[in-house]
Parts: sequence; C-alpha cells; structure tokens
Amino acid sequence: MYFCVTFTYNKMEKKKVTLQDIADALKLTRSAVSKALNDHPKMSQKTKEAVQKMASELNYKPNQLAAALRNGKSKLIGVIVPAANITFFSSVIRGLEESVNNAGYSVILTQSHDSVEKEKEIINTLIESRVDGVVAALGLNTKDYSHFEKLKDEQIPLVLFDRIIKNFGVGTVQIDDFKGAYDAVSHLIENGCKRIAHLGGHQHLVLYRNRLDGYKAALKDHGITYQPELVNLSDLHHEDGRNAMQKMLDLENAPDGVFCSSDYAAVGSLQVAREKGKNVPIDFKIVGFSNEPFTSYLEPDISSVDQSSVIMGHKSGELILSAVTCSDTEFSPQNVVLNPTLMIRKSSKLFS
Amino acid sequence: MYFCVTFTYNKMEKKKVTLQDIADALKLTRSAVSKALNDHPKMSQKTKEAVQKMASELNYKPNQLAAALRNGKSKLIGVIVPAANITFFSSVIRGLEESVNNAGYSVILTQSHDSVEKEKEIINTLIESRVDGVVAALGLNTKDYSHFEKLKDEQIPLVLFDRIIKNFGVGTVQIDDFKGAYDAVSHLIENGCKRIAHLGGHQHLVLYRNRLDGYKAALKDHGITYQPELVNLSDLHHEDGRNAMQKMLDLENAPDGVFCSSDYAAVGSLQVAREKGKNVPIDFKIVGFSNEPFTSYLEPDISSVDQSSVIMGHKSGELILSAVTCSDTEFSPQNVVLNPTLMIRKSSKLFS
DNA sequence: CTGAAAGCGCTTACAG
DNA sequence: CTGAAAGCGCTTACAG
Repeated sequence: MYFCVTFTYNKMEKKKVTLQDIADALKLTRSAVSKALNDHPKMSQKTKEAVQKMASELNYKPNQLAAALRNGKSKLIGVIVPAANITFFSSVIRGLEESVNNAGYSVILTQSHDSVEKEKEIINTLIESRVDGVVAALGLNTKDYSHFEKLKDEQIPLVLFDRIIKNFGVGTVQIDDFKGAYDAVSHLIENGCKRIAHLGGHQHLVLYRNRLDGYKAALKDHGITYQPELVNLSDLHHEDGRNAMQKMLDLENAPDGVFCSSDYAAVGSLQVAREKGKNVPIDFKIVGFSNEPFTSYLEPDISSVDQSSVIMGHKSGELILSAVTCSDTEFSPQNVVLNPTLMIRKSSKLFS
Repeated sequence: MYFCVTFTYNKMEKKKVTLQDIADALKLTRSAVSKALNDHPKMSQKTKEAVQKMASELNYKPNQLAAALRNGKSKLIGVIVPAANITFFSSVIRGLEESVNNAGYSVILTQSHDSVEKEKEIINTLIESRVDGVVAALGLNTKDYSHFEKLKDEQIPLVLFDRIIKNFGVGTVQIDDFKGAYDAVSHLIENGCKRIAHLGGHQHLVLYRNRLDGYKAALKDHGITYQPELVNLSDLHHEDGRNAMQKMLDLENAPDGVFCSSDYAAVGSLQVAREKGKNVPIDFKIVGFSNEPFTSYLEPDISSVDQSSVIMGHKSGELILSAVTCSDTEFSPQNVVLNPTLMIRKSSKLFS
C-alpha cells in the first residue's frame, strides 16, 4: 500500500526557558516578570520593556498548561460534531475556529460518529481536559441527554447548533428550518408543482420536525392536501434519496416535484428521476437543503436552501465566548435563529 | 439577520473534586490515590478497588491540565490546515482525529487560511499550548520554513502531509503524485486523446511539481511532444479552471482532453467545454484530482485520482504518535507515500 | 504495600 | 512600584 524512506535525527533534551530564567537574567523575581509580561498596571514601563526584550531574546514561550492550571481556565473550546468531513459541519467548524481563535481560544475537535457511547466518552474527555466551553451538534441517535447534563453539573457552558435540544437551557444556534422548508415548497408550488414529495430526516431531531412542518404548512397555505405517502423519512444519504425516489416515481400518482431535507438525497432524486426518463425541471422539480457547493456544479444545478453554515459557526463561537467570559452569576444563554436563503437554480424553475 | 430568545439560569460556583477529596474520604494520601487510579503495580488490589469506587461516587474527573503540567506532556496534537472546510482537508482531519483519539490524544484544530503570518502565529500558540506533536499541510504561499524550524527547536515532532517540505527531516505522508498524474494522462491517451492540457498548481509546492512531472513523463512515454501552451498553472479553484479552459479551447490547435490537478478546476473545465459546444467525453475528455464526492454526482461523472484522504489522516496520526511516544534519543521520521487510484468515470471513457 | 515531600510553571493576594 | 509566599492538581522518586 505504501513504502517508507527513513532516516534518523538526534533527539536531545533541551531545557525549556521559564519565567525564572528571565527573572534570573534580569535580577528580578518571577512575580515581577509575570506581571510585566501580562501588562500589569502597577509595573514600570522600564521593567516591562526590559522583560519583553529578554523574553524574546531567550525565546521564552509561556507554558499555557501552567497558566491554565493556575487560572482555572484553559482557553480551550471543545467541539463535538458527528463527522468532520461532512461539508456542513466542516463549514461550521471553519467559522467557529475563526471566531474563537480571534479571542485567543483554541478548538479541540472531536467526532461522535453519531454514536451515543462515543458522545459520552468525548464529554468525559472534554471535562477532563478542562475545556472552558463546549459547542456541539447532536448525534443522529442521541435521544437521551444525560451526558450533556454533566456539562451543566461541571458548570461548563454549552452551545448547541443545528441539531439542538429544545428548552435545555443552553445557547443554541440554528436556522429557521420551518421557514426554509416553507419557502422551498412554496417556490415549487409557484413553479407549477401539484404533487410535491418530501424526503425528510428522523423526527426525533427538532430540525427535521420543523422542516416537515414547514412543508405541511406551505401545502396547506396553497390549498394542497397533505399526502402521507409522499413523505419518506430516512438518514438522507445519497442512497436513501435514490431508494425513496425509486418507489415514489413508481406510484400511480407520482409526484411532480420533491423537497429534500438534504442535498445528498436531492442528487439521488435527480439521478433516479433522470433514469426514469423525467426531464428535470420540466417534468419534475427538485429543491435540496444545505446548499452544498456541489449543487451548483450539477447540470441542471440544484436549487437548495442555504443555511449559512460558516456564519452559524461564527455565531456559535460568539455565543460560547460570551458564556465563557461572562462573570455574572446570572447568565442568559441566547437562542439564535438564522434566516435561511433559498438559492434558486435550474432544477426547480419553470422556464430554465 | 436573526432574532434571539433569552432566559437566565443561575451560575453558582461548585468545588471540583480532587485527588485530595478521595484521599480524605478514604483516609489515604493523595499519592496513594494517584497510584491506585493509574493502576500502579505496587498497589494492593483492595485499595485500587476502594479508590475506583470512591472516585466514581464522588464523580471525580482527573484534571488533565495538572497531569499535563506535571508529566511534561499534554496529550494534545496540533493540526494546521489551510481551511477546515475543504473536503480533502476535512477528510484528513477526520482520519487523523480518529487515529490519535484511539490512543488517548486530543486534536487542536487550527487554520492558516494560506497565510504565512497566520501560520507563524499558530505555531507559537501551539508551542505555548505545549502540544506533544504537530501535523500540518503547508499554506499555498509558504516558501520560507523558519517557523516550522521552531518546532524542531522546541523538540516538538512534526508530520507534514500532502503539502510537504522536501528533505526537512520530519515525517511526511503524501500520495505518489507523479504516479497519479502519470496514470491519469496515460489513461487519457489510451482513450484517444492526442493533445492533452494540464491545469496545474503552483510549482513551489512539491506535489504540484510531481504532478506536472508525471504529466510530462506520460506524454513522453507515449511519444507525444510536450507543448508548454497546453499547461496552465493557478490556484486551481473552480474559476481558475474556467478561465484556463476558456483560453485553451480558443487555441487554434485546441486540446482534446485535460488533466486537472484539482476537481474544482475539472468541473470548471467541464462547464466551459460544454458551453463551447463540446460533447464530453466524445470531443473532450477530463480527469480531475482528489476524487471529491461531487465528481461522481455530475453528469457525466468526472474521472479523478483518489488520494485516499481519510487514510492519509490515519497514517499521519500513526506517524505523529510514534514520534511522540518514541523514547529513543535517535528517532527516524518516516516518509510514507500512498498509492493513488484512478477512478475512471464517464468524463474520460472512449465509449461511455 | 504505603506515605511525605518536592516540584511541574504559572499567577495573585498580600505585605512592604 | 516590587518581592516573598502560597497554591492550582497532579505524579514520582525516595524512604520506610
């Protein structure tokens, strides 16, 4: 599978330079040096400058571990996502890392792989690492929240995004899934669809419930009767989209459009519709969810609900930072709801 | 842009339980408790059990910060990527996190945004965080490596992946880019291409040099003369692919196929070829690089060189762990070269 | 098999 | 404006 080229180098121990070394060099005490370095108000400018100079000369690197232990805060934010290589999550991570990094915090990244067991382990590890806060999206199968309660017990602030827990008393960041779905389905109706299918996600997750509700509401408001056989719930992977569409397009009264709660399911739908001889968008229209970059590369490109994932990350970062840095005994976690944007592309337009 | 719902909860201070608390409860000393918890050989089974029991009763969580300070190792691995939301990087991160996590290490994720300045800052932060090792892919503009030298000065092991530095005396993980390119171009030739273009990356990065070399070698071995005007070097984004292809297809002697060092550039090429009335793959054939998931969703789906990114992450994890846990004074960093796999799809096949 | 002691590198309340 | 001292929570070499 691979081959290796190796060579050796000498790994010799070298003493790390500490506050004491700077103090010695300058005939000061550790405390003075510490204060100078931390820009303490009651320190003469002269001493500060001398210390700064010596620190960089000696190539001093403060030991954050020691500072963290002493201060009782690690400047570490733990992040839990199901998998780091799903575009939506990696985009949130991107935004999150940017925003907390700006404030001098680092991100510890963990993956639950949608396993509750793993989620529990991670939370223990994060507590032991003494992270100052945790930002998380629930695993697909997480229905019991006791491990998240533990964070509360330890007084570690928590912010949930996208896959959130309702009324859990923690900060949350989500998009308005109801509105995203409502807009998408209304758009399909306005472009001539009469029978719209919905490929949705598991209903124990709030966001998928909200999307289904938005779908139903849009139908109702446009005088279309809700048909349970046009709704399929799954993990929403590419294959799930294919399977669902295979069945639905074989219905006697097949749908003429579909609103998918995931772009992967939407691509699957597009492929199957084509295989069954449908012309998309003329015979069959599609809207996906998440606005994954690839949706715009397809032919026809697929309409999708953008959930501004990088911004969701930024916002999650802001929330966790405000919780972490808040010194009040009374703290009010915010629940942020971002506005979704329907990106209209060829897959759903009447005249393309 | 968003609205907020807020409410308050009471943030009261609670004492964390420490070794001392367990010791007090059991009339033991901290040292005894520490040894019991760390499964020290010279501890009676009875004590160990009693300590374990009390620890979980008191809901004890060891303070990793304190342990790290004392042990001189943080069990933290720093990761530097240009951006976390590029599929290739997020996949490597996925694999890396999995493998180091299995060994009890956590990942600190950072992003350089292809900025040398940022890269320098990150390395300082990681040193201050006392990470036990660093895994990194170079930024696109990083030509000076002095900040990576710093890691050596601090005796922090480094593993570079994909965008590596040659002969830097550190562990590296890459795919055989030469072979990947060679195979891709040979495949195009075998499927009838006579004039093959190459959209390549900046040549100060070894991997892009290797791919260009592979391209040239394949041409040569098949008796085709290398034509500089058919090579375009860029950042390889979607737009770069479009721009390059716009120009090339207007050449008097336009290419009949293209090997792109990125899938994003490949999609751009596909779009432009279509816009110019080419039938892909009949008139014009395309092979990309990285095997991004979306390449298989397109119509025609795009052939691409798979660089087994998750495995690259696993391998990087293994290398950094072996460097971190190695106690020898002599350590030999490995240079791992993974085998690329050409994924043949419709965009490059003679008879599709 | 168990305990007393020292120390990792920092910071801060206190005293001068 | 500066210093001496204590302590964050752990671990380990040493003594018994």
